[in-house]
Amino acid sequence: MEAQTFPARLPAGFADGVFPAGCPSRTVLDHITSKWGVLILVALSEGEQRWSELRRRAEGISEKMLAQTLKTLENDGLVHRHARPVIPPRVDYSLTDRGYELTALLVPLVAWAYDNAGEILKTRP
Amino acid sequence: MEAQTFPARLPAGFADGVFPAGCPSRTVLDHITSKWGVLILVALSEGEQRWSELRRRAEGISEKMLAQTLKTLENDGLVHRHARPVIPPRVDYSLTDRGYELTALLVPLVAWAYDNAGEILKTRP
DNA sequence: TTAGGTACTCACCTTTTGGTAAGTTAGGGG
DNA sequence: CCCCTAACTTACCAAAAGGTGAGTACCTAA
Repeated sequence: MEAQTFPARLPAGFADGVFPAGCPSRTVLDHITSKWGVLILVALSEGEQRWSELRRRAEGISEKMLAQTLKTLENDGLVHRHARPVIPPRVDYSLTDRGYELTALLVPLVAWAYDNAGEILKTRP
Repeated sequence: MEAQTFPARLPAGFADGVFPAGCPSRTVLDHITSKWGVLILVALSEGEQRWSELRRRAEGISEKMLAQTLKTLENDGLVHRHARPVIPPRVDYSLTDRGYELTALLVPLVAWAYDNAGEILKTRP
């Protein structure tokens, strides 16, 4: 513990190592680590995409959850929604600067999960 | 889309940008991005800790959820459990190499959430 | 006139998640 | 003899998450 150097430090707010119950970061963390939130954000890291495209990429997501997830991410200022006034409707979603910043951290996490999933589930009791 | 350089690339398995429904990485991702999983892993990034200490740090967690979360992480080979044969019992939890590798990605994420939570929730509709 | 395409919303119901409170273990101290 | 402590486990119940299928809007093309 003394000898080992850890690669990343928690912000000063967690100096005592306690994660406070009412901390606002809990809410944000819940949004960005939600089952579908991660996938949508990472999908958007490849560039602007429309609703139907996101639906196709996050395989298995229902329309209800896609709508709900996108709305949450939009409200958090992570995703930008651009509705074009055409018929049939066309809506393009993209990352905001903040969302883009976040995916820089999220993409490696998903990549790690992908790379290690086989090993992890194989060894499981 | 063409002009913008994204900071991280998805692994080749996602080359077409589709996240397959049955992909094993979904399971792993669910574990490591679970509400309490993240906090436990990040807490352990500060070094070996016993049950009661983790319970204190992940403020608001119930004993049931702590037990469940730790068992999942242990089964995934991310956390090591060391039960000392003493009375009253003493059990120390620490990260495995794999878990340590993971927290290198998780800690910055939590730090980002902490740093941005104020801004995000303030701007929310 | 009617069907089709896209991006939703809504009501209803099931499944999953999670909290609470109690019980369990084993040995040491009073 | 009984209670204490720490680390759990279990049964039960409430809450939240999430799926299904229907409905909506609007213009275009057949």
